[in-house]
Amino acid sequence: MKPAPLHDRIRRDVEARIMSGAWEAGRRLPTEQALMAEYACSRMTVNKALSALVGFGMIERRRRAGSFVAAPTVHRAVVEIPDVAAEIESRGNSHGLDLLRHVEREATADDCRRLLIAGGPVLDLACLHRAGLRPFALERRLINLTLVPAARTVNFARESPGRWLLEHVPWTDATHRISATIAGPDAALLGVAAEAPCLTIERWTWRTRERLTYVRQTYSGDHALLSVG
Amino acid sequence: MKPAPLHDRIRRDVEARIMSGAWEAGRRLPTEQALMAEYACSRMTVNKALSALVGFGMIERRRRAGSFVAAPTVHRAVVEIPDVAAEIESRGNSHGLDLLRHVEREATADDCRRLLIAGGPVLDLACLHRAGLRPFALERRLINLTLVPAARTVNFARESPGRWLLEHVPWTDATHRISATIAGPDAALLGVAAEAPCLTIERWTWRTRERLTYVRQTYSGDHALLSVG
DNA sequence: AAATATTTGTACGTATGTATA
DNA sequence: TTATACATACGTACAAATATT
Repeated sequence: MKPAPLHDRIRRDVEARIMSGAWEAGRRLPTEQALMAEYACSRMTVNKALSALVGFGMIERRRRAGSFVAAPTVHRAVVEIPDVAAEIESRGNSHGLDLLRHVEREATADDCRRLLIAGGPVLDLACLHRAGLRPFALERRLINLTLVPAARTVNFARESPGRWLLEHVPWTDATHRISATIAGPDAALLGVAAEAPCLTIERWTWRTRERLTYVRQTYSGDHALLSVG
Repeated sequence: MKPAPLHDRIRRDVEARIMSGAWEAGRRLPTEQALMAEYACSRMTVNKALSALVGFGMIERRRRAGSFVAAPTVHRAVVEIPDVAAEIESRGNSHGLDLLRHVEREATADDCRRLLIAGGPVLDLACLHRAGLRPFALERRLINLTLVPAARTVNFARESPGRWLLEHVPWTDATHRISATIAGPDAALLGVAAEAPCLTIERWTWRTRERLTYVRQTYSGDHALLSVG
């Protein structure tokens, strides 16, 4: 067992005192000088430990004033939204894909709004992901072909659009919208009742200023998102 | 306009080259030595910039081997789940609270399972959050009174349980489950049709090994979660 | 209102350890 | 085995912000 680095030990010590409630929100931490003395180390080492805590949002630091335990954060859930194909496979099922629509066209007004573009060619895809034979999720996707011309040459009947994009197209930002919808007209495809509640995830993916793709995935059954970390 | 710190500039430069796709996943970054030369600075400064990128999960570093652009991550959505009262107020509505149940009891088998405890006193709450007069969310909550005895003395008819807990009880971890449910028996309280799809969030909150509280919130209407950051 | 002292922020240079291609 | 590249940590210095006097 190798000893943890000193800056890690200091960080964890401070972290533990905050987490236990011993040091409440707003409480002032010992100064770097004090911690130097306590741990008999240099200021850089203390600084590294405390800087890490700033990164985690656990403390705030102000010159001259000191370091303070940050106010308790609002709850944040980090949910992983893997490519549907990967998700199905990670559950031990085989991934099946039915390509329902594959249309290249000039962007309609609707496409322009979704992709935040003025015009240009887009690819309009719809597909049903199956876990084995069972319908798993319905996916509707728009791809901005101006930014991703290579998407024209891909056989999306064989390769999951999400997976291909993830592996081939770098993106900088994504925003998500998670909601509950009623299966409605998609019920037959999803193999559920028309009134069945479905989890729906929408994602807009960006590269710097421009939208690469918009996707809306509707999950059949009682699919749930679990937070990680 | 003050100039950004040098380590920030270096970090952002590297970040930009990764984000633009110029440096693809797996590609080796220049060594610290090379970056020192490029920016005419010390190794500590370069190290600080690259360490920050490790924190963001954008690069990986291996001794002797070098620094590498990390594989494209699966999509992650960070969703903020504020206390319901705060959420309603942030929308400019007044928060109303109807306390539907407030029971202190020894933990039932069901409570024990939800809170992962062997027994002991628990508080069982149910309340309806209103935005003005309109039903907004139905909340059912279990509080582990062994860990949070102070909850006995709070008037939850006046103070939102979530807000009180957030402000008074330090926690270390929380896991969430987000799903779509049908309003069903809660339809009347939520003021929606029985077949209305509802977004449901469950949260288990921990302090170190022990569960502090379990809460299940069912939102009326077409409430959606938006990712941040 | 101004000067001062305190505390963190940034950056330098150096040294040694450690994992590994 | 050895050279490489990152990891940790030392000490120092000055800058910037700000609480206190």
